[in-house]
Amino acid sequence: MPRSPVSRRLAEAAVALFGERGYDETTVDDIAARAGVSRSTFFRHYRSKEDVIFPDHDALLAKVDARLRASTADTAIVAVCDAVRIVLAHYVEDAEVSLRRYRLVGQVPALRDREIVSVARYQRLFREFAGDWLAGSPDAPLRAELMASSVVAAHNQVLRGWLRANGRHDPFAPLDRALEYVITTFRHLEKPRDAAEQVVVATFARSASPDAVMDAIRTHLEER
Amino acid sequence: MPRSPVSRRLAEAAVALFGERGYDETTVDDIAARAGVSRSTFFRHYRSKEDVIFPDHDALLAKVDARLRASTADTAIVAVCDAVRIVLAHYVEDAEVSLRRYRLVGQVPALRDREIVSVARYQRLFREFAGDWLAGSPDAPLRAELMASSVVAAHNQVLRGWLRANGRHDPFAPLDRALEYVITTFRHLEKPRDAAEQVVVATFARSASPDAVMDAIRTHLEER
DNA sequence: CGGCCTGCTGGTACTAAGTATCGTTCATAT
DNA sequence: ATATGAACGATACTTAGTACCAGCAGGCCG
Repeated sequence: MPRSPVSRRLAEAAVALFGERGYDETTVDDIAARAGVSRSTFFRHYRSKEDVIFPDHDALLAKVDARLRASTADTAIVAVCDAVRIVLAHYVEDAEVSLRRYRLVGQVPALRDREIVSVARYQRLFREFAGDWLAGSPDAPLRAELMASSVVAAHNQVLRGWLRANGRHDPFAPLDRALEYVITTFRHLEKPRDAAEQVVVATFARSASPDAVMDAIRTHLEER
Repeated sequence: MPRSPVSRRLAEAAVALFGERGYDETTVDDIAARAGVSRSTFFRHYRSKEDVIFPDHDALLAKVDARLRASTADTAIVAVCDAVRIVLAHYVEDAEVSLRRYRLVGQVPALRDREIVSVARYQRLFREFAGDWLAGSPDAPLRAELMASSVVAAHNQVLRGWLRANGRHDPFAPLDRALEYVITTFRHLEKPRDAAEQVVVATFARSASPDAVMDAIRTHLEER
């Protein structure tokens, strides 16, 4: 949210003080003082003490929402992947800030909680999108929930890996891999259930016993 | 956490006041006064104002943890399902309280956030368990994360459905259905990747064109 | 019986986050 | 030059949460 110079100064002062004294040991007065402004001004720029270290979630949420809305039914998967990439890109752009925040969040429970809540907002967005997208299909709410949570989980897993590695490697390749993982999983559920439309490939080990073949068939039937 | 009579009185007073005046309009002093104790006593029984309406998450987490630890590698899936059922059962047992809390949480953002954080603690437990369980297999961290988030998402979806229906129908059948959904999905990823071990069944519509067959084969190959 | 320890309680004082409000300054437009 | 509106400083206030101390019951032992 460092839009205005004052906001930026406040954020820098906060990060510096949090690093020096710790989060709980730093008061809003301290932050404002170092930034050379009053306490009132701090709360004009940030709703709370926690807000000052978190990225502009509102703007980022809006971006994600816009990307999701700009999609038709047949490009939904692409939209989801793009949206997730947008989020990751936002962290990667300010790698310095992201890393500092990561280390801080790992130490302060209150900030950890705050981050979890923020992530839930993204998940909600994805869930609503998936809900509209799957509307009409069986078990739409459940699948929407699973899809949203999986997408977010994949993103988080990749992001945490990148942060733990101090932002060295490129995280977009792992993200694509993880997303493909998720998509594969869900395509498995999205398959047409009408037997007349079904196209299935089967191979058997030459040594397979008839029982093994029957088990495989039964398993596949149950999986539908 | 209504262990002692004082705790119970405090909880009842809090719920009553939250219902009458709203959450933000009720102070801890009000709650303590109605319960006939001092403010100090309130904070001795509940760490915070929010704590007073949430169930005994610590005890429940311990139960879940115990159930997960009491499992070997081949009963892991059963343990996870049992653990989730334990959580749902905890809500169903006090249906009255759960429903009141649900309605309240839906109105107060602070409580909503608190609940999200609580859910994350369960998810973390499942993730660690799945991480140990899958240790050694490829992409273990990613799969553990996906598995944990999916299990929790399934539970939440079923729980919310039950709450929205005012706790009328039995939620355990839907839960089992949802969990089977998740298990099916993940079994799909757990399949042995060694081609020599592969057993696959294939059927084609008689009218299928060669291109359709080729597409199906390519898709299945990519899905591995 | 009397002293002692322990656990629970009430009360007071304190810190700090967040809110509300008022007056001031300053820049820009008319 | 004056009006308007936005940003800031300052003050006062509410409330959550913490720290600390003093009283008060009941149990236990000599």
